[in-house]
Amino acid sequence: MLIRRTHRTSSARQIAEMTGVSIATVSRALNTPQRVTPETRDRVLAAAAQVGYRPNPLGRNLVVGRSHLIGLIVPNIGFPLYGLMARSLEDVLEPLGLRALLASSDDDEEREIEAAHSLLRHAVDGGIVINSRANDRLPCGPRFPWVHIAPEAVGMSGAVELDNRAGGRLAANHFLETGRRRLAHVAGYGREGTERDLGWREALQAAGVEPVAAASGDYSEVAGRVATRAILDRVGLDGLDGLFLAGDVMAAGAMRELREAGLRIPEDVAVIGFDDADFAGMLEPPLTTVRQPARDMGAAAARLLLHSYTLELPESLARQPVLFEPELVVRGSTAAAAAQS
Amino acid sequence: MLIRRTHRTSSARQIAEMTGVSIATVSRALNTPQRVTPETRDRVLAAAAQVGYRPNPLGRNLVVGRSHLIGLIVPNIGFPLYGLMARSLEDVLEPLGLRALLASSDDDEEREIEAAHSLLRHAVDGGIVINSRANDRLPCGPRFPWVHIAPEAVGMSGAVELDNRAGGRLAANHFLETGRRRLAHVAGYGREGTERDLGWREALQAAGVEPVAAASGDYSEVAGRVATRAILDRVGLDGLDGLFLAGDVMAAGAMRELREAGLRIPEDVAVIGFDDADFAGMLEPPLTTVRQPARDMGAAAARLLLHSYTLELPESLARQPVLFEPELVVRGSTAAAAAQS
DNA sequence: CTGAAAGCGCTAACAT
DNA sequence: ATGTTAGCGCTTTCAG
Repeated sequence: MLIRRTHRTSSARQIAEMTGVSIATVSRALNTPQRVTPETRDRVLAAAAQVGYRPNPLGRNLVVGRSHLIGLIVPNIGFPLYGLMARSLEDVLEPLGLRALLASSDDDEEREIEAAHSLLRHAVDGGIVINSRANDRLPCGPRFPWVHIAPEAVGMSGAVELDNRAGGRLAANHFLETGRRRLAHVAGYGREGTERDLGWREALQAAGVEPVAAASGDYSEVAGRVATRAILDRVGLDGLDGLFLAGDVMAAGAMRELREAGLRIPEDVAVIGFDDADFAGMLEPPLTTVRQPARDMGAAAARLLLHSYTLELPESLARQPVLFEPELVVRGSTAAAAAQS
Repeated sequence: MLIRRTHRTSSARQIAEMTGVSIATVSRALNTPQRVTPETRDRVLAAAAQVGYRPNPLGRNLVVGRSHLIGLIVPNIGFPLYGLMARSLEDVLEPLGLRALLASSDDDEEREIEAAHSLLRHAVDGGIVINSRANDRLPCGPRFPWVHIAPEAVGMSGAVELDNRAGGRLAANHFLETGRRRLAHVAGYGREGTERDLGWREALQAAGVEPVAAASGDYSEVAGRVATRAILDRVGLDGLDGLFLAGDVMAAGAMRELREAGLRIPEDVAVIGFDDADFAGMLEPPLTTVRQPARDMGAAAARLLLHSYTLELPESLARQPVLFEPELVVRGSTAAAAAQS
């Protein structure tokens, strides 16, 4: 079934024979050129270049005990936010000769653990998990570091997180500062969702403002529509002047629903989303949103991994999660004037 | 600098000692259970389970000569379209125990070739390249299959492509059928761009309609705006009633520009995009677009690779590219009535 | 059915 | 500076 190698691919032995040196010298000429006579080194390198020889990493990995592979478990690489994180991870891993091995979890604990096993079987040297459901229940080999981005569990070591609570406060305060008082929130699931909701309530309470309604959804466009519809039914067309949604996609759905109900954005109802997805600025009006610094978080996770990978990680250093601060990006959906893309 | 393994990780030897059988029998018990006495097999498996033993793939790979790794070169995994393709690839590779090793090319030939070398150094068993600029100039080891998705070169074997020309015709014909006659196109770069443009012109010419203007852009939102502005300047506010853009992102920019010029969509100007990106249905009005079946194309590429990977590929079979047909998704930007998401 | 032995391609300690 | 030797962890003949 599987194809078998028919002819020997160029090996160190082959080029050893070509140049009349030992197989060890070939290895040295390539890895530690300074420990080899310039003359023979050149001969070896020339021969290597001639037949296009590249050391078989399988052999090398076996002896040095590392694969230079980093596992990357993502809910779904097709989601832009995760794609962004993956890209920035890659950018910090690549210069060190490390490559990411991809796996998807679909936000499912079983699949996530499966994926982890599969990666371990490929002998990855470390791993990064985005939105882990399994948290510290992930299988781990000896001295095998996992780094998390936004894990479900709180206070994990070796984790990079967004301060979702601060994000919720950001949204609430922006409404308050722009004179909105009839406010509602459509929350999302998971810890992120809960924390965003918490921050939102917290800031409103501090200002002595009671939200007029609350709902929740699964971050999808229809969920945004349905929740918005439900809120409007409850409070009436005049009962709402500020709507905060835990994700940009839900916000897009909400904007459509509001418009179909005959409400103007932002004149009648201002809308705030979360994430700052690529399309947020393309919506009409452009969506004000709480920005999640996806690239920075990805890069930070990769660096954290490198730390525990190359050095002995000072346990103290990653005892608590690295926290990123969200940022409010103000666009047309909350301020008719400011329409910065 | 690099951490050294301090203690032996559980090896086949270890569990051989535990069970008192030879190391070869351990291997057999795991790989070919039927060739081992049920009794000893159970003993071995029990011991293996107890210490959580997993054969080190590095050792195995070395002897069987395959890594079960598939290289994946993508312009940028952060772009939704490529993320989608990557995901569907993954879905067909995973059941066969294959994993994708990620690399980014940024649409640059140099980087692409670099990436290919890097993947080769990791001993991938095959590779998939999206939007290859290097085409058949990619470095290839002995019996190392590359499969392309939308390569820049025409007529490559082992390639999966979209019929971009048909896509251009689809857009043109939709305008013609809905009674639009003052038409313009903002083309994109690369072969896709050229072909879409070709199909567009071809269909218009067949109908005896002369486009009122033409422009081009780099698929970005601002490019869409700038090109649209230029077209309007040329033909005037009354000179245009149908605008086709070679990408959805450019279309989003165009819609904003049209609106700011005081034109209504679709009443004054109908707009068609290309790709059917996730946000196309969220725009206001929802964007009519030429859909590119990203998932199907990804899956097809993976299957093509498996073909040349497991069997000897019948050369005839992949001598010419596999062609996918685009599909017109009609939404509100061309038809006020039909507002299907 | 099982064990002994060879070897995958490479690196690293030890000699010279 | 170079060759020799050993061995990474595993699979796979080849005997028994």
